[in-house]
Amino acid sequence: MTQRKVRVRFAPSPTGALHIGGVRTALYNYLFAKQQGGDMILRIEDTDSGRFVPGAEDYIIEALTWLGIQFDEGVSFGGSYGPYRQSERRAIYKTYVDQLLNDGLAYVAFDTPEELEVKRTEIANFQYDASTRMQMRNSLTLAPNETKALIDAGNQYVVRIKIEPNEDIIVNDLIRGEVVINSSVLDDKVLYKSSDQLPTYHLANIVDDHLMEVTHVIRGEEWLPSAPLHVLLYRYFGWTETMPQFAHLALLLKPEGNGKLSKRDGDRLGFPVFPLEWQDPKTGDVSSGYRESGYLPEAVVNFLALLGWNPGHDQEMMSMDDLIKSFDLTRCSKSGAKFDYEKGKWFNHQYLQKKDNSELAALFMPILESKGVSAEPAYVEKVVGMMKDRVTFVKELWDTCSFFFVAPTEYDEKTAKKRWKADSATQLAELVAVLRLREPFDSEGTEEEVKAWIESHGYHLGNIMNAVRLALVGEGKGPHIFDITEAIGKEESIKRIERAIEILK
RNA sequence: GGCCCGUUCGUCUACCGGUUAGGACGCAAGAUUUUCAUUCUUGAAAUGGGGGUUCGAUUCCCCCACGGGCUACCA
Repeated sequence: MTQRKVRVRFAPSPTGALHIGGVRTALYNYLFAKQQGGDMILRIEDTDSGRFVPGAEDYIIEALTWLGIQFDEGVSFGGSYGPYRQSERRAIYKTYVDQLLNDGLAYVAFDTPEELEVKRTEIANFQYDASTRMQMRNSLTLAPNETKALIDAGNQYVVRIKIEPNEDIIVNDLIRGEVVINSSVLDDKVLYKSSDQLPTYHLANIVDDHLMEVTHVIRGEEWLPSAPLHVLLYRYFGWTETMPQFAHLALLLKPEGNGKLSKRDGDRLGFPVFPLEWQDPKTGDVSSGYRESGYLPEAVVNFLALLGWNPGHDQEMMSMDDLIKSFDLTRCSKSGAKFDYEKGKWFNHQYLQKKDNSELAALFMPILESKGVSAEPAYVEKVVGMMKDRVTFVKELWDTCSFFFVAPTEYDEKTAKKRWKADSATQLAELVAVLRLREPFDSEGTEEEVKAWIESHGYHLGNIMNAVRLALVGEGKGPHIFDITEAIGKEESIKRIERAIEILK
């Protein structure tokens, strides 16, 4: 086989929002392609007309764009191998279905879904295959003219692949090695249905991957059982020389309990399973997304990359470029990974710390506006710089630092009880006098002066400071006291202390 | 039920015949601090069970158990 340019594809079905497992598959495809200097294609697999959901396609593109996963080619990206939407490739598939039919590698079957359903309930382990097909209504059991007559009369039919029994089919998987499955356990899968004149996934997939010159198929493990069928199709078409290499990724599992992570797990488990918020057009149900929950895209990418893959070293913080450099399919784990939401939060915290204060301030501004606060960007930046190390999400900022923008209206009962001593009021009244004379009101200088004053009067440092904090913040939290006074200014600081004196005693 | 894939701390994972089984998240304790956090230090915590192969198995093979996936005119 000659060296071909690496080409991978991400081929989702537009049946709803892309869930986080799908995002990871897209990411791995992207990392692999970029590392190999190859191309990444977006192909929309909409061969199931009944499950099409409007908006899903745009959602997929928007989500991956947000995460920085870029396509070189495909739906909405262009390219010379199109069209990239399978519903627009009907004519192409039909030719290949006919080829299989002519070569005797597939046949026409007239059994209705209802008839098959009956068979399945009547006969345990019923399978449409070499052992049963001669008892069914198909072009193998019917005379050629009968078959033709049925088709011409408008009877609906499907085309099934004809699989010969008792042959070990070998699938070479980049992650799992050789997987052997005997052809007898495979059924004569439907490749094409006359009802909507569309192929099923299996046929469309192989035809498209071949025509689009895909070199590596990186997809979820749920496809492993049908991989032998795909291998057979490549053989039937005579394309084995250029058959792509397969890599089946272990699935993302629910954090607790059993089963793979599914779309329905959404908010039930307390975390998003979608990259972006999604509203189901039919039910109107809204599912939360990572973006809307306040995640930084680079955190999501880093977190997802390490869920089922490891770089072979202990460094966990990795940018997209780092990931591209060290990605390796053989280092993907073979077993499913339970989704660890806590780790995801940790990544977000890390990336939040790395962000510039100005960027963070820009993200925080809209939240401030929604709270009815108008503040100078420079001031917001300063506050964010002081507070970011104690939050995981930008939206947590308001709860932790609202006192930088609005004075406390009430005092936390527990803190007041613990921190407001019998002589706090008189001591703070004295402190106010000291503060009034203080100029400039900078953090360091003010601290020095106040501490000297405390010492000269023999007051208890902790008692004074804690009471002041209560007055300024309303609670027993927040950064360094004098960073707060500097930020809110002399006038406001004194005002808050005086109000506390008045309210608390 | 049948077929396929898998199984190391609670979780994500490293170790691809010889390690005190390493790291990270989370958890606990301590230190720092005027508070809450952050940060730092320390700690608890794992090779599913049984057979082989081997001087030696987490690592190779087999059986079992368990987990996961597939078994549609869905992808």
